[in-house]
Amino acid sequence: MTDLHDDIARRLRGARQRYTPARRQLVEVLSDGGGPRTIPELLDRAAAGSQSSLYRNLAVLEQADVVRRLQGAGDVSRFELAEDVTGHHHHHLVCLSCGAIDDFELPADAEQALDDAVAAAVTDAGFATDHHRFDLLGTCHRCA
Amino acid sequence: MTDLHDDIARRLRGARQRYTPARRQLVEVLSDGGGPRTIPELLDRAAAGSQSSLYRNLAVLEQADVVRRLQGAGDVSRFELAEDVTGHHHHHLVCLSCGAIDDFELPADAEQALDDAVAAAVTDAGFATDHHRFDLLGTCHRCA
DNA sequence: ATTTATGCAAATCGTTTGCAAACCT
DNA sequence: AGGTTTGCAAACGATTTGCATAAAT
Repeated sequence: MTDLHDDIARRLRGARQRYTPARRQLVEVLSDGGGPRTIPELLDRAAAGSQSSLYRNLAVLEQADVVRRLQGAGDVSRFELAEDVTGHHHHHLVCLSCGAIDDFELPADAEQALDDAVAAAVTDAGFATDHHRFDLLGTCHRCA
Repeated sequence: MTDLHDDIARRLRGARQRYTPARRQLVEVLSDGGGPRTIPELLDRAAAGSQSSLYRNLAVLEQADVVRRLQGAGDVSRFELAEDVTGHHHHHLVCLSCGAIDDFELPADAEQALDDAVAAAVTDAGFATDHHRFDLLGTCHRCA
């Protein structure tokens, strides 16, 4: 826990940004294992100040590679801690019915095989891959 | 070509929708191999009536599984013909710099292995997968 | 004649921004 | 003090919708 905050504080310092109480609280909520969160959810659970500050803090954290923004089913953005920070590479189960997003992981060998196949397929296109996004869209167990 | 329109007309009929000239023209533009298109691009190239009609026609075509809407780098939606219609399963190269989206394909065996790994990983989560979305985000050859 | 599609303008919704006050160092 | 973060309200931009007209069956 502490090392998480230390790590984040370091990253923010590197981006010449401060680790304010509001930002710390935001990270707390995002790290509680509840998966990617929407703005309304964060406003509820974090009581982290006003909506505009929330957007701005998320932008700051995103620039510092602490938070990643992702889009789910509709137009609502969701935010999660970046894999740089958590150390967990994972993918997403996006429920088309309720919009919830859960995490899932692929076995390491499958992940590796995928990366290899992708690298081979993309090299000749002259595309420089930064990261990938692999989501399953469907119906979650709650909405089944 | 003709069979494409026939197929689409059939699908629209099945959804109790008409294959109007504007919708036909829209399909023409989407099928010219230029990749997923934005609303402004479609307005330019299609001259397919007003913006609101364009949105509405895309919605109709999406409901009939003729068109798929996808989100690229930022907040702009892009539209492409559905794989049901084209018969080509593919993925996307999303350029974080210019927002362009190109298609790429994975070798059939890699695609199969991926599907298998995913199925195994997701079964126990009680998630019913409808389809997946696999994108590479990075820098395209134009922006390199 | 009845239903459906169109165009325009106004409304919506998530997100961003301007500005003055509060905060930290 | 000097630069930063906050909160509020206003601005924004992509998308959606209400309504009257035009087109299709």
